[in-house]
Formats: sequence, C-alpha cells, structure tokens
Amino acid sequence: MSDAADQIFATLKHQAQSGAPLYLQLRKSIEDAVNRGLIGPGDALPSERDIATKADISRVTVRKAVQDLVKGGILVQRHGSGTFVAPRMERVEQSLSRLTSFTEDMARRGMAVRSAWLDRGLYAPSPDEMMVLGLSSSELVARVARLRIANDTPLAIERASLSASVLPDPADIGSSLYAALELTGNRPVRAVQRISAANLGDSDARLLEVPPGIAGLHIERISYLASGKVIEFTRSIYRGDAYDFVAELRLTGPSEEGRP
Amino acid sequence: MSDAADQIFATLKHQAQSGAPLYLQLRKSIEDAVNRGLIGPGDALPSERDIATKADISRVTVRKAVQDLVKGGILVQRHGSGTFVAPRMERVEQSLSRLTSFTEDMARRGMAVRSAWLDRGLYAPSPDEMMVLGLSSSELVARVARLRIANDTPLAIERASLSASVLPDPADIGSSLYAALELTGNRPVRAVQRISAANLGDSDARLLEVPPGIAGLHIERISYLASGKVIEFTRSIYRGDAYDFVAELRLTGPSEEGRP
DNA sequence: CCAGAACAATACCAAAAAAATACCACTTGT
DNA sequence: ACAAGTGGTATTTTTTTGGTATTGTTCTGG
Repeated sequence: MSDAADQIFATLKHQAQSGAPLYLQLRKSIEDAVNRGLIGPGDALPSERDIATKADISRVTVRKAVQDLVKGGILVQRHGSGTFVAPRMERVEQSLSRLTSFTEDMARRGMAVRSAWLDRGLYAPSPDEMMVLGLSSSELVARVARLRIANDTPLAIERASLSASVLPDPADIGSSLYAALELTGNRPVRAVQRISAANLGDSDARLLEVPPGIAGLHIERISYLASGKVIEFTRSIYRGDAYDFVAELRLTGPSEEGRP
Repeated sequence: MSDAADQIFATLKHQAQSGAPLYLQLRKSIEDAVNRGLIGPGDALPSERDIATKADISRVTVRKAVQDLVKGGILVQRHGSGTFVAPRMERVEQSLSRLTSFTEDMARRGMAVRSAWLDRGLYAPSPDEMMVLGLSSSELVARVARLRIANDTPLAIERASLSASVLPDPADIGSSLYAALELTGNRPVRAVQRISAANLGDSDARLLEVPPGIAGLHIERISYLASGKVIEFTRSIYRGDAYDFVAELRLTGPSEEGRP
C-alpha cells in the first residue's frame, strides 16, 4: 500500500530544491504518479494527514494540492472516507484504425464507394509542405487529391502531399495510397490527426454538391515512419451533414488489488 | 521555470555592450523571448525582484521595461500575483484520448477556465432521452448543461442527460460530472462518441458569442456502465474556429500494444 | 557651464498567494 | 453507540508579488 505513496514522496524530494511553491511540487508529484500508472483509477491516496506528516508540510498545503487535482477531475474525495483517483476516459485502440479507413467504414454501412481523381502529379512544394515534410525548395512534392463518393453522393475531398522521393509516380496509385507506400517500403506507423469544423468554401462546396457556407469537418493528418520522419500530410474535408466520426472510448476501471 | 528566465537573460547579456538604456535592452530581451515562443501565453515571468537580482539592475528599471510591455498589451500584471504573458486567441486542441478533462487540458495551457451553468434540474424525459437512456415516461431525467469558458471566451456548450436515479440532485455537481458519478458508485466503463460538423443555430451561436451559421463541432457521447446500461448521454457543441480535436493513430500494427 | 529631461536606485505600501493552526463533520469498523 | 480516522472549513500569520513616492544620477541641448 505504501509503495504508491512512496512514489509520490520520491518525486517530491527530487524536486525539493526547485524553489517552486510546496503545493505545486506536491501536486506535480501526485499528478505524475497518476499519469505513470503508479496509482490507478479507484486507488486510494494516503490520507491528507499522512501525506502532510511524511512530507513534513502542513495539511492545508497538502489539501491545496489535492483540491487542485480534484477540481481538474483527476482525483475524487469522499468526506470521511478518503481520496481516490478518478476514472479516466481512454480511447480503445481498435476504434483508432477505424478512424482512418473510409472505405471500410462506408462498406460496413452497405454503401457503394468509389473515388474520382482530382489531381495526381508532381509539383514544387508550398511553404507549408516544405515545413511539414522537411523538403528543400529544389525537391518536388507529390500531390494526390480525390473525391470520395458513396452511393453517388460526394462525401469528402482528400488532398495528400508526400515527398516525391517516396512516391515518384503519383499516377500509378491504385485504390489505396497506403498500399502504394507499402510497396516502396515506406510504411507509416503513426499518425496524428486534427479534427475541426470549418465552413466550406465555394470550390469545395461545389465539389461536394452542397451550398457554400455549410459546415464541414476539416481533418488534417500527418503520418510518420518508424524512424519518426514525416511521410504524408493529408488535408481532408468531409461533408458535415453526411459523415460522423465515431470513436469508442473506454473508461479505465479500478485497478485490481494485485500487482500490475 | 528558470529556462524561460535564462532565455531572457541570455539575450540580455548578448547586447550588454550596446550602450542603449538598460530598460530598453531588457524590454527587447523579454519581447524577443515572447515572440520566439520561449515563453508562451499565460506563462509567468520571473518576479520583478528576481529579474532585478539576476540581471543585477534595479527593480524600478525592470519595472520600466515591463510596464512598457504591459502598456503595449504584450504582458499582463496582477497585483500580488505576478506578471504574465498576455493570452492570445489561438486554436485550442484537445486529444481524443482525454475528452473528459476539459478543465485540466485548458489549465495546462495557462488559460483561466470557468463554467457557467445553463441548466441543472430534473425534467420529464424527451422521447430521445427515453429511448437512449431506457427510461419510462414516469421516470425523471437529470439534465446538466454548462457553458465552458476559457479566458473569458466561451468555447463549448455541454448538455448531459442522465437518469434521475443515478443523479438525484443535479445541483450538487462539482466541476466534474464523472467525479459525481464516481461518488454514487455509477462508474461508466465505455463510451461511444460521434463527431460531426454542423452550422450553429441562433441560440447556440449567441451563447458562444459567434455569428449564427458558423461551423461548429457537434459531439455526441453515450456512456455505458459495466452492465451495458446507458448511464449518460451528452451532446456538446464546440466553436469550430477555436477548437481542434486531436487523435493519435497507430496504423496497421502487428505490434502487441502492451502497457501504456 | 547649466537647466531639464530621461534614466536609475532606494525605501516603503498594498494586494495576493502561500502556509500554518485549530476546530468541525462525516464515514467506517468495532 | 462509540472511537478512530477521514475530509471540510474558518481564521490567522508569513511570504511573495506588484504598486508608488522620493531621491540621486546621467545624458542632452541651449
């Protein structure tokens, strides 16, 4: 039981010289212990008095730190009972891959899917692309843009940019960009995706066959190789009225009393 | 904490020979540190006394430099509290894996967060709610609605519906709905979330202080108990121009994702 | 040279945050 | 019912923060 507590105090002592306010040091120690999984959701913290005694600070100071974390939803307190780590939402992993796979997702809904090419070619990189893909102005960028269509209704515009070195001939892409990358041995292992909302511009709205100004989902994805290098940079625009992104979240349960 | 400070002093020493007035040198140093992003919006500067001591100049001189920047809107001072880099309106992002911790997430960016209650009460359930929550028409539904505000800018509207049996008194919710549920022993273990885009209606736009018709992110979340029963049903609307949802994806991993 | 302005330093004031003390109220196990 | 242990709260003291008035010092222009 005290191993979790000791972890808190260990990191606490470690930053004792920092000069920062005591309650901030303690708050960080507890936060770290939670984020590192040393104390899991549902686990009890040592009592405020215990922490105060062991850390040799006043209980009110301990309380200040704890209350901050309670306000932030990280801890939960029960009067007369104790202080516990609050449950936390975590994304379940299978849903992640589902986020990327447009074709699969549509097929699951029984929709006939096809794509129309808007663009496939090599260009001089834009400043944006140079920055993100790490290109010099003398290198070329491969741009692949297509319109995603389900049941004869245009649903999304996808515009991908890649270094020409990994996709020398954009025209020979089959149905899957990732399959083409696989062939050249450039397989992304990680991607970061931003989802935001924006009103559709005139040209995009025309392609998606909706009135301009309608809300659309704007998704920007940056894919990384195992080496950490950026390989792909995709900006997609989805019709807001016709597509939902579904994420399944899992709330971590109380950790078993056994050792992790 | 001293890394930001050191950056200030580094550039300060660098121009020490310039012969320019001390307060101008210092002002430029601070200004550069801010513009280069070494110290971001919301970050605290070292105290006037700290700067004075470390730079070996009088506190009043430090003050002269700081006040210039305050007048220019670059810094903000709070009596008894400290000097801070003025907040800029920028797009905020939230990771999909931490959807529940709005407060924590914002606080980490140095934004002053608060919520305004729009509604907390018990009502007869709407057909929607009866369907999703599995209520009969004789049961009551607890509705909790709030406006999420960061730096005095409204960012999101959250409307949650729960069975009154799990939240008999909606008025006593603290900052975290999940914390309140934890207290009553109703712990959700799973949630499904849909993200879509929609144009904001008049009333929502008014609450978020944007023109009607602007694109917003519409998020619908249904949380389940371990028993499979639906416990919570939340509809959130985020300002599309001020909020990003970020998801980190792992692609096609034969990797055995072990321990986070 | 000498005003006058800009600059810089000293000393003290006021507000806020941080920390400590003492006491209250709820929960739990016997 | 009780006692021990828990979090909850009010109040005070100390420390740290920015705010201000005053004085000395240096540069500048006539």
